[in-house]
Order: sequence, then structure tokens, then C-alpha cells
Amino acid sequence: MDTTLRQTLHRRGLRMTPQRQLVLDAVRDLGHATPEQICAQVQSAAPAVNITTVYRTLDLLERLGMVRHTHLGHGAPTYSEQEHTHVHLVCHSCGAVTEAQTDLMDDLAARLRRECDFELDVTHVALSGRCGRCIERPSDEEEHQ
Amino acid sequence: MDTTLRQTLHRRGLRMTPQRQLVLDAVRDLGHATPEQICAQVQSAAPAVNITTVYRTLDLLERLGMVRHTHLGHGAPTYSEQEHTHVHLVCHSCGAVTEAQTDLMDDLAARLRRECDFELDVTHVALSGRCGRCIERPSDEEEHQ
DNA sequence: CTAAATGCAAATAATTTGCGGGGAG
DNA sequence: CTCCCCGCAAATTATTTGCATTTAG
Repeated sequence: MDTTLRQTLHRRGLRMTPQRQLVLDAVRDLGHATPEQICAQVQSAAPAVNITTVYRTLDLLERLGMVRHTHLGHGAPTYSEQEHTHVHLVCHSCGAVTEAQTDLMDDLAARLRRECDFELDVTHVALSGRCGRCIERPSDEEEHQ
Repeated sequence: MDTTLRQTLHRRGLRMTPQRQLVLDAVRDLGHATPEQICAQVQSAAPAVNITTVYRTLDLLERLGMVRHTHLGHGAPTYSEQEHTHVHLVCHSCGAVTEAQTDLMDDLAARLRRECDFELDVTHVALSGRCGRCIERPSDEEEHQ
């Protein structure tokens, strides 16, 4: 199935295993998910796979450049395919994750490069705020003054 | 010293304590720091203060709107004064944290509001990338092929 | 006095590490 | 036969919770 994975591994003297394939599949299927969610998905196919292996494999796949993790704000990082390149918008009111085109950030990236001498990596950290639905809703959120 | 804190607490029927003052002072002194760093700072003045209290106090101060936490990327969140309002740029090569004016983000915020119906909160999550120094440096970073 | 705040210890949660066995090449 | 990889259990690290004691107001 995934010739790329097999080859990439082989090129580095590493082995192809069902676990590695399963973890990569799970990352792809789930879009972006935490190690635990990925583990659950993998275990639905192969219950014996240990979460330790999931952590190790995610780490490996990341070093191979096949997946990448993003910090959505709280708790655990989420993993997604490397190709999966867009900006994450996380609503810290309801937790919804939206995705936006990376070119939204082009101007900002250019300014950061020019004015702050900083090469922006658009995909690694999410933008935080409130989504449309939560703005509408009167939502007596945190600050009840 | 900090009349504001005392008053804010009093308005909600909460009490002023030395621990609370110490934690707030530490947050201010340290700029942005993890709960553990804050705890260390507090304990340098009052060794008996427990880290549990630091967590609880940070949580409280945040609900009071006096401090705010930011996810710099990995591990623990960092706390800083509410006023301390700027964008964090984190280099994921060397870990350096730079601060930039929030108005850098104004255009992006406007576009997000218009095009994605998303109200950006500029200060909650950091932008990730590489700082000038690390771009210069040939730096045989992660992928040593 | 009384409710709120603290310290301490124990419970959780998330992630990492050490180790012995099993299997691919 | 050798080294990679896996599962398992235990170690770490970060954070939260329960409870008895203390204390600000």
C-alpha cells in the first residue's frame, strides 16, 4: 500500500512493520488527533498495539518528515500529515478547530521576515480566538464580572 | 503595595493573602514563566508555599483577569500580566522567545473576521518559526538525513 | 466565629525509559 | 546470528483533588 513509507524506512536501515503502517494510516484518517486518539484508532484494528509504540512511531514518523505535530492550545499536541498544510483556528470557547488557507498568513509572514527577522512556520501552532457561532451566542463564559 | 489585587479580591468576597501577592509579583517579575518557574521564584521568598497553591492562585488570577496564559509551543503554558499584550514569536530551533507588537496582526485579524468569521485572540498562542540567528547559522538541525 | 485559603499527601494524566523476547534479514 | 522493534511494567513529569488545619475579615 504505502510504498513511500516502506522506502523511506528502508533508506535509513529501518524496518517496515504493521504498527508503523497502522499509525500512519490513523494519522491520515483522523486528520489531526492526539496520540491517545491515534492509539484508539490503531487499537480498533489491532488491539495488542501498545500506546508506547504509538508515541515512538509518531516520533519516528515526524523525524522522517511524514507527519507533523501542531499545538492546538491546551493539552496534547495533535498530529497530521506533513502535506496537510493549513492554519488551525481554535475557538477557545467551544474548542472547535477550523482550518484556513496558509496564504492568509502570507502578508504577516512577509512582515515578520522583514521587520522582525523571523521565519514564520505557519502550521506548527494554532491561532486562538472565538468562532462565529460562539460570537453570536450571548454565552456567559468565564468572566461573569 | 498592590491595592488593585486586594480590591479585586474584596469585590468578589475573596481574601488577600501573602501567597497571592507573591504569585502575582512573580508573574510580573518573570515576564512569562511556567507554573514551576513561578513557584521557584515564590519559594525563594517564602519557602513554605506549596506548588499546589501556585497552581490554584494562577488559576484564580486568571479568572480575575489579572494574568493570562500563553501556549508557547511545547510543555507547560506560561503566565504573564494581562497588560503585557503582544505576540510571542518562538524559535523552535533555539527556543528563544521574542515579542512583537500586536498591530502586526491587525490585518490578519481583520481578514479572519471577514473571511473566516473568526475573532482572533492574538495573545493566547505563540507564533512558531525560526529566529534570525538560527536562520544565519548553518545549523545541522533535526533532519541529518 | 465562619468561610475561604493553605499545605500535604495521594490521585490522575501524559509521556518516557529500561528491559527481555521475538522476528526480519 | 545480530540488531531492530515491540510489549510490558515501572519511572517521570505535570497537574488536580480530598481533607484537615489555619487564618483573614
